[in-house]
Amino acid sequence: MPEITQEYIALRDQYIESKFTRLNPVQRQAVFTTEGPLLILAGAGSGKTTVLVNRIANIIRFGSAHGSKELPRTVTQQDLEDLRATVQSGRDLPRETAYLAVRPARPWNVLAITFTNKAAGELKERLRAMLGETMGGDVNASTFHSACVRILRRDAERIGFPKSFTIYDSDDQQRVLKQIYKDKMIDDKFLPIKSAVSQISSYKDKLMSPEDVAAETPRDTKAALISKIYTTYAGRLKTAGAMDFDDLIYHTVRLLQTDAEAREYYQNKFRYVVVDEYQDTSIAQFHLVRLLAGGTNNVCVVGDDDQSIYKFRGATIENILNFEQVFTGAKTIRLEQNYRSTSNILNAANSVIKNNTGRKGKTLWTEKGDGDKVHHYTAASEQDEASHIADVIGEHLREGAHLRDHAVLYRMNAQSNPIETYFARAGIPYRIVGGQRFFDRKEVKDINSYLAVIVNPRDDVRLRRIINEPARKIGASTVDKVGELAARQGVPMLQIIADVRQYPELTRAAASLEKFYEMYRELCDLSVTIPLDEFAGEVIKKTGYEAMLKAQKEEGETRLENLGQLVSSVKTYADQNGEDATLSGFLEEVALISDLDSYDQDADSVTMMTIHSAKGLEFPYVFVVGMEDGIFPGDMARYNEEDMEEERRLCYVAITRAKKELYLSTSRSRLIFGQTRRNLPSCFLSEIDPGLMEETQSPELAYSAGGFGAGYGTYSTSVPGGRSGYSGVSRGYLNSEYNARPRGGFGAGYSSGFASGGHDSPHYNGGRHTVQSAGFGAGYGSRTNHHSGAPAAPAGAGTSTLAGMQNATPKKQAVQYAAGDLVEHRVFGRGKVLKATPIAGDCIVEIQFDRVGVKKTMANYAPLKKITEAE
DNA sequence: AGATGGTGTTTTTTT
DNA sequence: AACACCATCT
Repeated sequence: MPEITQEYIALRDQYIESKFTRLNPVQRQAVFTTEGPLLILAGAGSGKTTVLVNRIANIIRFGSAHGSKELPRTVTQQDLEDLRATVQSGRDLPRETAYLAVRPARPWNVLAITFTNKAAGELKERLRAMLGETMGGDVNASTFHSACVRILRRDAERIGFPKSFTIYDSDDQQRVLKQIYKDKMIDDKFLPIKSAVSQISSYKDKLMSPEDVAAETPRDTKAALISKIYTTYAGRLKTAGAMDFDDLIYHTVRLLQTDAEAREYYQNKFRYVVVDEYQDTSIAQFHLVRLLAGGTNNVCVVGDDDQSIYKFRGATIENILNFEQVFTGAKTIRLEQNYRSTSNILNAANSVIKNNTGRKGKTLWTEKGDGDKVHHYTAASEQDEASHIADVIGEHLREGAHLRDHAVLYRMNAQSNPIETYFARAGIPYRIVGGQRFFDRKEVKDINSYLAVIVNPRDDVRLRRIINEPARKIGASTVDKVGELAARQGVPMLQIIADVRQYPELTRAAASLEKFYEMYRELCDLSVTIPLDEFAGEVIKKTGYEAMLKAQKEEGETRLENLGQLVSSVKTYADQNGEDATLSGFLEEVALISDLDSYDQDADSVTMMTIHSAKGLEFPYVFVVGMEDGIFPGDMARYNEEDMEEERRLCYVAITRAKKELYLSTSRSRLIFGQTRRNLPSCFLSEIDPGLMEETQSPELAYSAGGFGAGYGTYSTSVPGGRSGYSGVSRGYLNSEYNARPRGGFGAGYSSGFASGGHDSPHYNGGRHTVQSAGFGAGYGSRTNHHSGAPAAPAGAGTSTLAGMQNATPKKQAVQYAAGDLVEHRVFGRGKVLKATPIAGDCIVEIQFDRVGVKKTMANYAPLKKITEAE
């Protein structure tokens, strides 16, 4: 090789490297490994997305140039000098691609697959930021499902589906199965629909067709029945021209397996395939990846076996564990430097996860300092647990932190209630992530079903859903008759309805059916003549849905608001897609999108969510509540080692969300599923090196001496003596009557009123405001009454941050507030009362706080104290 | 067709 | 405890 070429190549590497200087050496190695199978084991907080984005950018800008001896053209002395000058100046070389790239990919040659729309969106956004609007925007970054939809929209006809197939969500799926159960007179107690659903799903995951299943000798009568159901189910979806979520993957894999032409098309198109969160992939998804990447074998998967927490929905951790065996010649790169957490937090996570067998093994490290120890608090009750969190948040606010820096994580949604209740009473703004999604709400799904039937007249499932919603005198028996006739003739139900007069058995309902059909036709006409969003509005009106909701009271109002939001989301869709906007396009987007308004990060409130939903997120201060055996790890996992390992991974995920401080808490007693339980501290706590933890406990527990505290191993057997002042309680905290007593008068006995009043609200309106107003109206009066007979609680022994201040204790004689009073709130600090409105024996106080602005709280329930009277 | 009462259930979630 | 679902009644 001529000397000039050698020097040019060396300079080229230097030039390329200079474009990725912000990465650490391991990350850079991942970026420059472009060819062949690559497994990137990315620990929590190790800059995974950054690596992904940079790697794709490298592939598009330079191809496989880095570390290669190949050149795109013969090098001249002038080229060498140009490059040398550019490297020295630190600028970009003009016509970079022609001069030094080696087989760079065009943006559309890259396929990046994620699990959620959010992740896909983030990836796209960062690619755009890095590569520019056009280049970045042209990279295929999508979810497994939407990637499959795109493939199927092009090629579905090759497997006997219309290109315009409908997507059924789990609700539609259930409806189909319910219908099948009814038709075949299957007892859902013998075989719950849920098990049929999961069995069918698992067949599809294993890529077994109904015929494949039928060909096997059934294990028992149940298996034989499931096989029949599966066959019928698949047949019905095909007739309806519909696919469920699993079908999207299943049919795509089948297509690629059986149709060489289609397979080659996509294999040529996608020269580079990247898969995010690979530890969460299922068997079918694995096959999809392997087929798509089968042309070049340039497949890069990124994941963390320690964060595999979705086994219950089909994820198989073996995909990532066996990657190197399945993709021969695979390279593995471990990203172990953590940029997120302090070393105490990280070591706590490491010490927990090392108890798992079945893992690749990886030890995260950080350059950050030790930071605080991991805090572990033992609470007396779930209310006490909530109040402790509020205390700590208050401290942080005083130190200048924001509410949005805090997250409360729990194992299951049922745990959020007591914390919500406490926060709402104390006036702490919070927001719940997860729960019911916008597009899952009944009214939204109903209107979408109208739209779906207009797009696809064969969609009987959606037709059944809306034919008598609102009520228009088409009862269940009529619908069944229509269904039977349709089945007998092998035509869609709508066809029967169009020709009602031909069927004597339908004479009784003929008038209503005709009216319905007329309305349907009218809507079909409208759908092609007026703008989409306007049309959606018309559907709501002309179907009588609006009138129905207006006839209801408050509930109808909320629902109408939701429909208003639906119309505006149609508008957003129409605006974004311009000429290309179609009704079916909108429905598809809806079918594959989770929550429309991904929560805005700027809102200053505490975030509450399950640990599962927290994966991928980070917060300076994290509270993990319910660290108890039976809760976390849950009961279901206790006797199964594999499930225990998954719970442990979940614990690892929880711990690694924290950047600055981590607060774990355990409650000695907890009301859950209608029963007060006393759980042992979570076994995961004892897996954390005690040197990394700092133990505190509720002042309420201070009396129950002996055996508690640090050594939880012993507490199950130790029985403390009676507590002074409570004669007759000989078994201490094991006595449930004693323990059920609400601390500070706050809890068990009367939390229900509030909860029932406010429960739905956070989901519906996304914030505490509704919670509060709902609470005021519905719950308060009765709660106060409940309480009036309860004994006053003993004063806390005083680890409370503001000594002497009540723990949100209802006072028997309500303290009167008036505008101008100076008050002190345990969480928000000092403030001045702006307004006081008496209500149901209590008082809504509006306070201007020095630090956190204006808040409303209930005087008798908030941790509030009057300092000075107004003059 | 709508109200009512009784029953059963209740990890985690995306698409 | 809370809610969804179903069957039965009015």
